[in-house]
Parts: sequence; structure tokens; C-alpha cells
Amino acid sequence: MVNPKRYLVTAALPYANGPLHIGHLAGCYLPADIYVRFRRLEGEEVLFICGSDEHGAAITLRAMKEGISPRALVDRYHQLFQETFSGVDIGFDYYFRTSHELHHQVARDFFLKLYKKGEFVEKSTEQFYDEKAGIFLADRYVKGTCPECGYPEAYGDQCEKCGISLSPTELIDPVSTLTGTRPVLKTTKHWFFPLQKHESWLRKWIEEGVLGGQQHHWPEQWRAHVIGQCRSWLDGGLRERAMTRDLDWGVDVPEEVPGSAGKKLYVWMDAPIGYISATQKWAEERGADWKKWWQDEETALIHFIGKDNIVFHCIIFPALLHAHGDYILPYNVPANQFLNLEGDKISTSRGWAVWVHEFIQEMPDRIDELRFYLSKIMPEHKDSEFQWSGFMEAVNSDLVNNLGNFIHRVIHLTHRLFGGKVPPYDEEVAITASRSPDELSFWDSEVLDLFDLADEVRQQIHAFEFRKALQGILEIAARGNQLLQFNAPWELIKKNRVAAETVVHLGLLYVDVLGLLVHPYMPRTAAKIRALLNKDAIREAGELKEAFEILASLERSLLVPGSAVNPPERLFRKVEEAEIQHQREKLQRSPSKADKPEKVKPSKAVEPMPTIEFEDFSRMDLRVGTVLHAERIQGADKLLRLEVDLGSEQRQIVAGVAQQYSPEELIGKKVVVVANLKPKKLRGVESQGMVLMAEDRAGRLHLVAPPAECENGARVR
RNA sequence: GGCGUGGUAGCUCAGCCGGUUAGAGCGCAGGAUUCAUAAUCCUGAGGUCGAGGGUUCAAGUCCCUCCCACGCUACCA
Repeated sequence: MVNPKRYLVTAALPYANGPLHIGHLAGCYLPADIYVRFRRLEGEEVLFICGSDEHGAAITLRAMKEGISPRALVDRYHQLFQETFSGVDIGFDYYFRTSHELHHQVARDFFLKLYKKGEFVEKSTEQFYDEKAGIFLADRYVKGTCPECGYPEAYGDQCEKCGISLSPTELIDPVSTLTGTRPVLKTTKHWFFPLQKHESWLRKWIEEGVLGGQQHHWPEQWRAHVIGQCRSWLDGGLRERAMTRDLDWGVDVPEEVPGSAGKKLYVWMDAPIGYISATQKWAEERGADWKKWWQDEETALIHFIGKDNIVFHCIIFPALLHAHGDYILPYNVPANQFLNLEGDKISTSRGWAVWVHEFIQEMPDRIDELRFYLSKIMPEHKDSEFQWSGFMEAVNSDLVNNLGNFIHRVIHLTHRLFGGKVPPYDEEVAITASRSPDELSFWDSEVLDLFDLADEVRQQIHAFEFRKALQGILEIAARGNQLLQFNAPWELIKKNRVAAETVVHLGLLYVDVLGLLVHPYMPRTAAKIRALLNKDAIREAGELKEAFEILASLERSLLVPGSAVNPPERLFRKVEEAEIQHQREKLQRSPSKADKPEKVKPSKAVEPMPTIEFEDFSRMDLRVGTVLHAERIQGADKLLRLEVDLGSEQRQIVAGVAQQYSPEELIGKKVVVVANLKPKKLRGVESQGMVLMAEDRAGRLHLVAPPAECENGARVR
């Protein structure tokens, strides 16, 4: 493709279990919105799609906590999202939701097609099952004590205290969060998508931009961290991934698939299909064609996301789309990094965030200012930080002093010197160049200068460099200020009226161009600028393209001499210290500090564990053994494979002590072994027991050594 | 632990394929100016380019090691 005919732009589907914060906005919604608006100003055909992601275990869990149905929870956030987006002028063409019946249908069809093509592998695995509730438990439904740090509220997929990722079977004393009962392991069947089968074409597509022998896109236009992340996945070897779950809230696995009862699509398969279903819904409502957006090679699909989503949008979803066969693949995935807040990570659970819906309520007249500041600090290539003092500085110096004041200045001069009418311009009269007070210039070269500056902005947007483009816009305003400063039309008019007229006309031209360029970032401000100049409201229908053509042709100005200009109006108001102080205090009042689970150092005292019955203890079969053989396990830097003599038998045991003990050190050592522990595979090697270790203050492990006189197989009790 | 991205003036960041005294904006200091929302314009001070090695006539810019931040991922039974 390489030269797209139209653009299908998506922004990550927000997950309906919490409100939106500024990080979400800066991460993908704002850049997507800016991109879409800019492309439309250039007359391109664009469709902008998004919607609420409403399935998954976390939503059921959250709903249960609040004592409401998942439906009610999802409805609440869907509503809030829509209000929030429209409150900050994120202008989706269609905002859908994955709980909608049409989406279910589309997702099921998608799955069924892959199933029929034989793209899945069926596999049975053991998973925790809640006998009381009668359902299988997703990882997050299982809670227990973290084997790493002893935190008693760890989830089956991760401990929120120490951050280690877990599998539910690793938890000590696992408990179902649904019923509080102890879950049992049970076999369940799932459909897996073998990503490894797609590795070679994925690599070519990502690294060279080549798909099916054709140049699909230019990889150098993709961000470094996006490609890097993908390469890291590819190099690490792709694996099969389960595409289904045992859940009761989500998209059903199609009934045509045998054994589908009770199975739902994995949310990460379900959600991106939402982009497709949303497009279909949009098309259905206005009798448009959705296929050209998803099936025409000349459509550029662009996913705006945060960096945590890269693998899904660059590897898994494209692989699914490709396997399906009917769809185009993303043209670019401009993922942003993360936005921090006042020195700390934004955290929904800790309440360390600036909520967008609250901002809208508290500062309803500062929406453009928020969009501006977030654009200015957008984490395009690395994490960045939102600071209220930064917000104040940016608004006051960039918007009030530079941009706002310049526009006000020009409009004011037009009224003061020329009775509020656009003055004529003279191509022959010499004026001082805006670029330097020592250079003479003329109309043509000044117009072309302006054109060049604006064109630079254009190119930056095309390259997804929204910060640079914004800088370029501010530079245009600064250039405008220089033009006025160097020529001083308020003085010049006394000696050379024609020159003064030309300078002010040029100033108005700057204002007009700024009005257009600023629109994607600050649509409200752009509307005010248009109104000042008495121009039609921006309809995002090629206005910029037209303006560029006129400027480049030098045949006429964008403004008609003699036409009226409205009286100056303030575009921006300074932010006072008190305003941001209020916001800072609000942030400090958040539950954040108190609740923040501190990262535990290994030296931390181990908390006492609950009392157990004697029988609980006696169920353990502890034996004395001798290490006969020890060796490293390939690809594992913490694991050793041990062969231990337990008297009556030899066992293979995997121990995570490679960093403290070398294999040689262990051979011949007497150890205490838990002999009746259920075997488990670690790094592909089965471990038939566990060697007891004591942990010292630094977290290092030491063998628990039985007395030398005990023989192998002796019981420990 | 592995991988990825980043670590450049007080702050926010540019610096592509290595090449003269390392740049911009904000902030700060001095000056000019008064048409404008005490705005603008000019000038200036400020950096051993995360640390340490190496390659080269020449290195923020390439290579190695290490440290820090963030993300992804994984095997401490």
C-alpha cells in the first residue's frame, strides 16, 4: 500500500472498571483525536472508532465487590466514558461497546471462522474450580498468600504487593474470591492460538514492513520502542495462547464448536474485534459500507494505544487478523509511553490520578488548556510527567503570553489602525523580515516563510510527532510577534501607511493559519479565532489543504482586504497559583500515600502465619535425603536439577537455588525433602518434591541440614 | 533474571547515518519597547551529554561493562 487512500483510526478501548484519567487521554485518545482532525483538515477520508471494553474477569470481580451486576457496572462506565470524551472534545465517529449484541455476533463469527480453518489447537489444562459456585476460576478470581512476600491478598495472576507474577497454583492457601471456599484443580478444555506458526511472516512484516511480498508500510515510521518490543517478543519465541476462558460474562464461544458450553472468548481476543464491530455498527446506522475500511488494501489502519498494549496490537491481533484472512493489518501503531503525575506513577486503585471527568467539572473553561498541556508533555518516546506547576507555566507563557497575546495584538491593531477592516497589502513594499530585524523583505517571501513553518507542522503530524508539531505552532506565533516587533506598525503608519497595512495584513494571515493549525489540538480556541476573523466555522473538510494551496500559489491572500474583523477577545486567561494549589491539595488527600503497598525488601520480618491443625502438619511427608547429582537447567538462572537419594528411591527435584549454590557444592549434601508434594514441571523439568531451605535476612537461601547420623529416607517430624 | 525503551542545562525536551567553541522553550539576569492579557523583542549566565572502559585523527552520537527509571516477560517446588 504505502500511499493510503483513507485512514481508519482506532484508540484503545477503555476498560469499563474505572474512570478515565489524564494518562489515558495523553496516552492515546488525544493523539488519535489530533491526528484525525488534522488529516481531515487536509481533506483526507478518515474514520475514528472506539468503544468500551466491557468483558473480562476484573469487571465481574469489581461488580461483585460493589454488589451490583456486571451489566450495571458496565453501563455506568460506558455512560461516564461517553460524557468524558465529549467533555474534552474527543470526536469519535462511533463509540461502541463490546457488550452489544452486534459485537457478540461479530466476535463469535470471527472465532468460528478461525475454528473452521483449523487455526486453533484444543488443549486440556488443569485449573482451579469453585465447587460451590460451580465454575472455573480465572486467575484473578483466586486469592491467597503470596509465596514470595507472604502478602495474604495476592491474586492468582500477580501479587500486588511485591509485583511478582504468579500462577494460581503457586498461591499458598488459595481461596475462591467468589465463595471463599478452597478451590480444587479440575481439567478444562480450551482453544489455543499457536502464535509460533505465524512467526516468520510477522517478523518480516514488523521488521521490513513487507506483507505477502508487498511493501505494506515503512518500518522506519514506526516508533523505536514499538519495534523493539515486538522484536523482543519474536526473539523470545512465540507461544500458543489460550483464546478462551471459563467465565460467565463475555462473548460465548460459538455453539457450533463442540464443547463450547460455558466458554467465553478471552477478552484480549474479544476487545480488538470491537474495532471491527464498531465500524460495522457505524456503517449500519448510516447505510455506509464498512468493508472498505477493513478489507481494502488502500485503507491505512492506525491503532493509537499505550505501551502496555503493544504486543496485542502488533503481534497477537495482527496474527489473528491474518489467520482470519479477510482483514487488513495495521499500518502503524503509534504507542505512547506512560504519563506520571507529580513524581509518582498514576494509579487508579490508589487514587493517584487527575480524573478527566472531574477536571471537566472543576475547570470547564480550561478544556483546551488541558489538551494543550497534555500535548506538550505527551509521552511519545519516553515516560513524561504531569505537574500542576507545569500546567500553569505552559498555559501562562505559551498560551496567554505568546499565542493568545499575539492574536489579540493583531486584532487590536486592525481595529486601532484600520477601523476593524482587513487592510490591503502591497507586494512591492519593503518591510522588515520577521526572521531578523536587519533583513528587508517583501510580501511573497514572508508568505512563503509562513508556508514553510506551517508545512513543517504538517510533516510532524504525519510522523506522529505531536509535540514537535505543537512546538512548530508556537514558533509561528513567536514569529508573528517578531514581525510586529520589528516593523512596529503603530509607528510605521505615521511614515509609510502602505507598509503598515501590509504588515498588519500579514499578521492577520498568521492568525488565520494559526487558527487552522491549532484546531486539532484546541478546537474551541480555533473556533474563536475563526469567529474573530469572521470566517466560517471549521468543518474539517480540507480547509487546511485549501489554505496551503492558496499560500503556495501566492496569487492571493487567505483574507479579503476590506472585510470586517470582530473586536478582540481574550482567548486564554492566566492560571493563578490558587487554582493549582487547590488541585495539589486534592491530590494529597487521595488515599494514595496510606495505601501504597510498599515494595518489600527480603530483609523484612516474615509475618506469622495462621495456626494449623496437627493433622495439617502430619500430612506432610518430610524425609532426609542426599544429593547425588546436581546440574543447571538450561535457560534458567535460578534453577538446579537435583537427584536426591531418599533411601528407598531416587527423586528428581528442581530447586531455585542456583544463585546461592553451585551444583558442585550441593552434591553429597544432606537435605530435608518434602516427599509427598504434588509433582510440578518447572522450565520443562518435573520436580518431584521440594528441598527445605531457610531464608536469611538478605533473602538468601540456605539448606536445612539434617544431622549426619540420620540415614536417607529417615522421617522428619 | 531476560528483553525493550529512555537517562543531555534548575525544569521540559531537540540533537538522523560520529566531525568546528553541545541546541530550543520555560525559569533566571541585564537591556530595548509600550500596539497588546505587566504581554513582546534583544542579549547573557547556566551542562565533565547516567558511571567507567574501548574503537577512531575525531564520540551524547559506535562497541563493552555497570547503575537508575519505566514497560513487557519469566524458572526461585
